[in-house]
Formats: sequence, structure tokens, C-alpha cells
Amino acid sequence: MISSIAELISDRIGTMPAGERRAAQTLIANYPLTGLKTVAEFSTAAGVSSPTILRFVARLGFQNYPEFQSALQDELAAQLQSPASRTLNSASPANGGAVSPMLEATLDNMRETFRHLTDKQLADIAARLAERRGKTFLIGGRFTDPLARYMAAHLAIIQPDVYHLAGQESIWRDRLIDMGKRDVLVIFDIRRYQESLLRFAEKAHQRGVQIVLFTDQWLSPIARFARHVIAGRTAVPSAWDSSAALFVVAETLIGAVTRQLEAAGAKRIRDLESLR
Amino acid sequence: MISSIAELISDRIGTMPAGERRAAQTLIANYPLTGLKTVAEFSTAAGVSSPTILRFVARLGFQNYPEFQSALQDELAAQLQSPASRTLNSASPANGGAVSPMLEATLDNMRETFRHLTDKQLADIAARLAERRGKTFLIGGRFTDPLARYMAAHLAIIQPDVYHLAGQESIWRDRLIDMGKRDVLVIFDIRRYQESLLRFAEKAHQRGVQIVLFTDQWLSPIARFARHVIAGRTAVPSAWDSSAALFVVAETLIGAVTRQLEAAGAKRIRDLESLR
DNA sequence: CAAATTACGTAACATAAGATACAGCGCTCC
DNA sequence: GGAGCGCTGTATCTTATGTTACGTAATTTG
Repeated sequence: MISSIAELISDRIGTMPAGERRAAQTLIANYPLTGLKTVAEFSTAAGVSSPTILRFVARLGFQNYPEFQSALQDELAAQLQSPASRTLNSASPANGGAVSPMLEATLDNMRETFRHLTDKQLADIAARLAERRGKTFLIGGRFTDPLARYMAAHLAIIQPDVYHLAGQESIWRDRLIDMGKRDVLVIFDIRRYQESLLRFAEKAHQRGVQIVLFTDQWLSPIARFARHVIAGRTAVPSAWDSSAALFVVAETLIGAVTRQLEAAGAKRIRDLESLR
Repeated sequence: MISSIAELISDRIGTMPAGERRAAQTLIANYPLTGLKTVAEFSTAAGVSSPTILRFVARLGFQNYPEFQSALQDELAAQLQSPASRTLNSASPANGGAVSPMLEATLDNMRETFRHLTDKQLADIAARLAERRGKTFLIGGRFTDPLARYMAAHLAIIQPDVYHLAGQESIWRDRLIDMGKRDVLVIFDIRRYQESLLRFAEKAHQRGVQIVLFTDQWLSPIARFARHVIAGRTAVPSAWDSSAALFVVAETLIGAVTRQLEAAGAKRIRDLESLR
């Protein structure tokens, strides 16, 4: 199978006449830039005439020159976006302002967070979230509740019985009555840890609920009751702590759970689509 | 000293009229590809007319469009040739499981997102959010609303009149009555873009509300009405798109706004503390 | 609130780009 | 060594691209 135009060229370059071969070589030499220029520029660069260039692209299977250019651009777009081949000037002094420290710290937080997180841990948690024996509840603190919402919004699509606990304490406390051993409670709690969440977690724990805790590196007191603890780095040069690392862990988990439920989930998503 | 065209643009984007700013944002969003296409394609991508594109490149100091394209191509050539700094930590063999690809992609997304985002842009947006002339409203789509909540939760602490628009469409539509020129509306909208948000944004725009848009690299149609556009990378090896990059941008902005309001904000935070 | 200025888009224009027809040259094969 | 075939370039044509002029709308300023 031939994907890129460069491959296509090197595949057929053997069967080409001399002039077209020169065109091909010129293009490959500084791929794909020459192909983005005009036919005239291409032709002089290759030392051949314009019609030769046109015959060359025609031989590659393109109807006309613009079509050929579009293909090159699409390919370039894919390259520029995908991390793989990018040249990425992280050393660019360009943005050396106030942005970099924040970004750098965040990136470091993520690396650190994942360094202390094994595949097995994540797989276990994902498995627990994916096994459909009971219900899944999610809740967060003052600043982390949006993370709970974000996760709930995704999980609720691929499986039933996913509930985000919102509103006043009294409201979700009453939901305890519905929780049991087979259920999972996902809690987000970072400094400063919230009393109300601790109380709630304790009671849920007493009822045998499996608790998955997202917290910071200093560990919320809830860790005491949690079956799984994810400790994310939160330090950034800002007045606030960063929840970005936890956010990425959440996304990773969402992805893992989705993969596990692929068969069942795919059908469910189709069903949901048809409901619209 | 200004080397790249991207820098040149972000340097002058503040002094540009609305239409040209849209052109600039569109170009930056997936730099430099849009600039390599024809004027007509560029203009439709940006949602403006061809002459606006030409005025845009003229303002950047180019004599004509081909000259501008040549400059972009030269820049691209330099980038493609230097096999530079890539693969920072891709050599970390530690966790070679299912985690790495997700994390790596996310890290790349962030670098890429910030690469297309200058300090000046962020500073401008932060300044707009910090100037206390009017109210600040935040709203998001199905999966991004938690980001709006997250940002609102922080901003609401350091300044008054910050509102997160939640619940049904009819509810926040009625809030339009309260919005005017001095107000700011922060919208989060990534694929698949939501009709309801577009309608809401258009009406808000008509009322003169300043819109700050967080979207993905393909730009929500709301970009048309936005004063500021932040285009985050969202592609990850998962069934879902990632909002992590936008999340980090949001955190960065929160930090910047906080810094600007330091004097006023610090007092406010003390007052809040004493209320507990 | 009014006037002046600036910005934007529509439409017509000129130019440069890609496409094509045809003739000359070189190469191969008989 | 000659005839046929194929490749290449010159010159011409057509298309569509970039450019410009002008009228209208929006925005700013007094």
C-alpha cells in the first residue's frame, strides 16, 4: 500500500523518462516544497520545461497540477499536526514570556504524575469502572468538581448508571442510600481538602463502596478510605494549584474504559445517535 | 527582532481591524497551511472576503500575495530541513504500555497549542477579563462545559460579576438581556460544534458582547463572531478528543488574570476568607 | 447625537498561471 | 545506416487567480 506521494514517486521513478525523472528527483530533494511552487518555478528548478512537469504529475495519477498541490498540502497538514515528524522548536526563544514557565511546569507535572503511575494501576481502575456490576458516582470539590463533570459526561455515554453528584451536600448525602459494595465512587479532592467530601467518603466507605480518589501529591485524608489513589502534581507558578495533570489522567482513563467497553459501547453509542 | 511570520502577525494582531484579525487567527490556527492556499480559499476559511486577505498581507509588509506565500514557503523549508530538537523525552522507556501514547500526544498537543499562542494574545485576553467594566459570562458545550465551570469557579473568587451559564438553552438565552458592550462572554466549543451555542454567540455578538472563544484547531463557526480565538489541539489516540490543551490554556489565563488583579484581588480574597 | 473616518464586501479588471497543440530532436531497433 | 517511435521544448491559448475601484456599512470622535 502506498500512502505518501513521496513513496508513490520512488515507486514509479524507474519507469519514467529522463526529463520526468529529473523532476522527480528535484521534488524529492527538498520535499515537498518544490511541489508547492508554480509549474514554472518547478520546471526551472528541475531544469526542464513546464509541460514535462505537467506530464510528470499526470503520470503520478493526478488530473491536473492544482490537484497535485492539494494532495501535497494535505500531506503536509497531517505531518504538521501529528507529533511524529514534527521539528517542534521547543527551544524557540520566541515565547519566553510569562507563558513558558506555566506551560513548562504543567508539562513537568504531567510527566511526574505519570511516572508514579503504572499501566497496571490505570488498567485496574479502568477495569473497575468498566465492569458493569453496579453504579458509578462522581463528585468533586470546589475547584475539581468540573473534572468530575467532565469524566461523568463521557462515561455516561458509553455505559448506563453513571451519576454526577451535584448541588448541595444534603442532596448527595441522601444518595448514599443507593450505594453499595458493587458501586464505584470517584472523588476529586485537592488542597484545601473539603470537610464535606471527607465525611461523605467515610460514609460511603462504610457502606462498602469502592472509592477511586483523584488528589494531589500530599494526599487528601480521603486516601485512607480509597481503594485506588491517583496523586497528581499540582504545583505551578501561579496563585492557584493546577488540576491539569489530574485532568489528563482522567482523559486517559476515559479512553481506557472506552476501549474496554468497545463492543458494548459501540452499540450503545449507535443507539444514542439514533435517538437524536 | 522578529524572525518568523507568525511572530510578526501576533505582534501586530492587536492593531488590526476585525476582519483582518479573523484572517490572522485563521492563519495562526493551522499555520502555515492556510497561507499556502489561494486567496479565495483563505478568505472562505476565514469567513471574510478576498480583499480583506490582501489587505491583511499588505499590512504585514508584503507587496503582494505571491511574495507572502514565498516567505511562508521559505520559512517552512527552514523548518523541514532542521531535524532539530524533536523527541525530548520520547526516549523515556519506563512506561512503554498503553499510557505513553496518550500522554505523549497530550504533551505534544500542549506544546503545539502554545506554539500558536503568543504572550501578547494571552495578555490581551487576560487584560480584557481583568478590566472590571462589565460582567463576565462563561459557557461551554456538551463536553467542554466543565472547563467553563472550572474557569468560572476561579474567576468568581477574584472578581465580582462572573457568571457561569448552565442548564437549558432557554435559561441562558434569557440572560442575553443582561449583556452589553462592556461584557465578556467566554465560550468553549469544540467538535462537534453545537448549534445552540452558535445561535447564542451570534445574538450576544449582535448585542456587542466581546466574545472569547476556546475551540479546536478547526475553529468553531463561532470564531466568526469572536474577538479572541484560542485554538487548541485535540487529537489523541482515543475514541474521544482531548480538551487538555484548552484546559491548560484556561489555567494559564486564570493565573494571568489573577496576577493583574493582584492588588484588588488580594483584598477580595482576604474578605472572602473572613466571611467563613 | 451627528459627522467624519475607517473598514468591509461586491464586482469588474488585468495578469499570470496551467493546459495544449505541434514541431524538432534523439534514440532505438531493424 | 535508415526508418520509426518516443520524448522534449516552444509557442499559443484558456482559465482562474490576484488585484483594484468603488459604494455601503460600521465605528469612532467631537
